[in-house]
Amino acid sequence: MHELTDGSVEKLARLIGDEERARLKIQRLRSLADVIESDVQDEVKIFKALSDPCRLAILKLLQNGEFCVCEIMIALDRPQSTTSHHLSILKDAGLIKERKVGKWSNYRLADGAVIELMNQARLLSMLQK
Amino acid sequence: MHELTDGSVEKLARLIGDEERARLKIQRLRSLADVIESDVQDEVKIFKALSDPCRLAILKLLQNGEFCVCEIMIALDRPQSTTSHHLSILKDAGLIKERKVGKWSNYRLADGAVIELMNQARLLSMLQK
DNA sequence: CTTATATATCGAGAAATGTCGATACGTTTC
DNA sequence: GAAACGTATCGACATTTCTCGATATATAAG
Repeated sequence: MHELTDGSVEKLARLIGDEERARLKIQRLRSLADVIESDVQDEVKIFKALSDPCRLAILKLLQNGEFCVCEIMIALDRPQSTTSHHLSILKDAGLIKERKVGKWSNYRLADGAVIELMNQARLLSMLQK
Repeated sequence: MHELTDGSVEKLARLIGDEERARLKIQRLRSLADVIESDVQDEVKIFKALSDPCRLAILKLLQNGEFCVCEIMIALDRPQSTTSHHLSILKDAGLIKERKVGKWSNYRLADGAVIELMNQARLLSMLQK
């Protein structure tokens, strides 16, 4: 994959002095990484969904209850197609749920954990100041 | 800004029947949105930082302690410049902290809240299945 | 002070994402 | 069944983001 790999092994070996220990250390790091990367994709999807001002605003709006697309597009002041697109991303990430009533599509938060996520982020953004 | 605005007011008015009530409803939605969008930017930055497999892997690695760039790049099997770039984004979002020792830069999680964030996301991704 | 090492920054190309008008789909109403 | 309405999807363009080699900076070592 990456031609960097082999060179790095030697580098670290020199760094540590003992090549055997370097090899072990690299193995340990790699196995840590393997475990980590295996189930990261779903979480990335969730964070990607959260990482847009428009979508975050939608989620915060939905903390106030259930809204249909036409209400959400007014609140955000965005065209219908844009609003619908963002909603589908949020739904796809499992952050919101849809409830169809006639020609209306109503959306609500999928779970309280979504609110918790946003609260944690806000807490972190506070800490920085 | 958006030429959509005025049209929508009239649409909703027709929808509700009473134009006065429509106008009120729109005002309510808009003021909700205003409050919401005001402080969303910092949170977006945090979620953006979290929404990349490489960076999420770094954060998970850092749950095991403090690591320098050369260790992280080995764990992730990515070039140094890529690794460094991701680290600067994470640092910029306030998720990790740097500690320089000689020519080494060591990174660690900035706060326990970062772990909490990831746990919440994992919880949500579980719920979907 | 020259060299080696660790990391940061730059710059360019590739890929992903956001935006929005146009159009398609499904439901209701007449 | 035709027209109106709410919503989803498409397609094209603009912007952002990711990646990585090349280069710059800073510290240490000889």
